[in-house]
Amino acid sequence: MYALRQEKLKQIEALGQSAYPNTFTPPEDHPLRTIPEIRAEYDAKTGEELEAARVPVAVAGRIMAIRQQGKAGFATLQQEGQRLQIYVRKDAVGDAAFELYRLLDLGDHIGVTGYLFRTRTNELTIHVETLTFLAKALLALPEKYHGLADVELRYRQRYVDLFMNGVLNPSEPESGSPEGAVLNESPDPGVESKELEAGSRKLEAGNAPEIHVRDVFVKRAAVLRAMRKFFDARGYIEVETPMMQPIAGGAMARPFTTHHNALDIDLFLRIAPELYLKRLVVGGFDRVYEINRNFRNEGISTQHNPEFTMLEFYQAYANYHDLMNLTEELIQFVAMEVNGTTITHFNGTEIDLGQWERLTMREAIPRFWDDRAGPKPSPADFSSVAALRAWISRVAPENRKTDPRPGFVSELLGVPEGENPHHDLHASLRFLDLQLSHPELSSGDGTLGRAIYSLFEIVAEKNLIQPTIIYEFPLAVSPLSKQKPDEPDWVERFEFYIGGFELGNAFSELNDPEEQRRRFEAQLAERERGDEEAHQMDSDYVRALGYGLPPTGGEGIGIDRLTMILTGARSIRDVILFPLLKPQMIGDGNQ
RNA sequence: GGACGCGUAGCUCAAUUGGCAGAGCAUUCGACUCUUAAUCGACAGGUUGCAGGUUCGAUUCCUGCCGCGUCCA
Repeated sequence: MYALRQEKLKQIEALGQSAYPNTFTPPEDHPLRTIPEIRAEYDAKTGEELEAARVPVAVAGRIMAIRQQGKAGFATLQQEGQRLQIYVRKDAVGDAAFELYRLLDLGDHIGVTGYLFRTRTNELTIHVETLTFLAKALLALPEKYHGLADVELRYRQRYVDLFMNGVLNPSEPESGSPEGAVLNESPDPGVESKELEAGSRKLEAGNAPEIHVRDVFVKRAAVLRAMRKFFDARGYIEVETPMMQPIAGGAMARPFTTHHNALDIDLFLRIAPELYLKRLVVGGFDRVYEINRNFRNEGISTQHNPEFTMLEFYQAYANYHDLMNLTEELIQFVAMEVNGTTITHFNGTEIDLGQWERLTMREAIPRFWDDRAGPKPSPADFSSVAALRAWISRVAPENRKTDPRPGFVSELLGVPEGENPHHDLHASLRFLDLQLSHPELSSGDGTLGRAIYSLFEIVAEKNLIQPTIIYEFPLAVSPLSKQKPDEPDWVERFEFYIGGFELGNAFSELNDPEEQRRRFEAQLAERERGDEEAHQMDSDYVRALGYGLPPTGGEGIGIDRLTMILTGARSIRDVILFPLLKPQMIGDGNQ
């Protein structure tokens, strides 16, 4: 194939065309237009109107389809994700140009001049007068109907994925007529549950709009534009802070390490910009935001990529309640700018980004507790480790020997699934109880707080589909947040969840340097116990606080995840142009 | 890190207890001056992810490895 097309390229050159021309400059009486421009202007024009005007145009694009018809033929050009048909007649373009047309392959770039008309089937088409070769596709395009379906190939060769512009959420092929499938939804109580599930999936797929690869990234750009518009209008200034940091702070995560040769020092790719942005607030930038990459040396999943894009913003003289209001405004604003509506479809569910709920973490746990799994926890059960363990033992009594040696986790979680539908929940609770019974495996002071946070993640997180703000977090998992005045074990922090996962994290910033130093020291103790994600000491940050950080609210929002929600893409890899994959050996392209 | 699943022609997919590895699209050649998943005819295209094992015989069964996906941690 490759060699054949190289040979064709030589033949094209023999026709007087340049193999790799530098540009396409049509004559002045045929202005160069983009396909989207032409479609926007002439899609509504009738064949008679076009014939009367005989609109001369020049267009360039990639050939996505060719239909030869003897001494004439059609081709479909694509540019900026849109398509336009061209019609090439031997008697209109001449022998040489028609010979060129016959040498064209799918994927080639060409430029044409001609005039617009409508075919017998009323399709807007360019009647070609001249044909200019622009670039060759030496490799074969994917199958024209199904496109690139292999997920791995789509990520590895995103350039192909993008111009094929396939659908991310193809609906299941229907066995009957489309009308029949839609009407086939009446729930029959006698039908097996399997069939009911299949029916509801079909229904959901019918409701959710198709997601095209290219559109996802166009929308992603719109998300960024909308966010800048939102913050710029509110007097925030956009800043850039170090991506390479001597201390990777501002979050609990494992960093990537790199090395600066001239200075001979190790540096970390940042896990968050937080501590630098707050230094800027100390410096008198009362409202700052940054949109940039963070790097976390952790697992990869449908919600995690090692590098991801984060918005962080800080506002002096604001607290976490102010940020809750701002968050709801921001997400609604972005949704309206990007989609023109606050309604979105994610994972088969309709979500309204204009309707928010606010719950404390301690409210959310009983709220989303499934009563069939046992009695829900009461507020008193969160008062101490002993009380929490007593509740767990009522809900998920130990029915198996436990052992704090390495390997006990798999033994515990390896309980064969029985008739209990809450096996996973109970196993998770028993694992939590096991940790609580061996504080030396975790730690002392923060044990209760960490356990309640774990409980929240186990019980509530996956159920937070509609936009929900969860506020008041345990101090133990919040080393940079300000305490609640009336409950010093809890901090003024919230996270918001949509679609069953976390999108943002915000709090009233801790600005007492002495308290901050103690928090860092407590984190260091965690680190010594083996928690590699515990925060490191940042003495310069403590010094900055020593100069006085005003009362400040700060927040981080995951741009990739927000883009997932706004586009309906179910994997973070579908909203990142080049997600990280293991490198693969490839051939030289020749066959 | 664990469990499960997938890997067959450039692409999308078949292949019966384990019995000659096939189709469509793309490519090549031919026909066709309004087609649009164009149509019609012909040709060609393969180390079935890699390495072993069982077997007279392996795409199929087994083991290991590689890559990807989903779920869990």
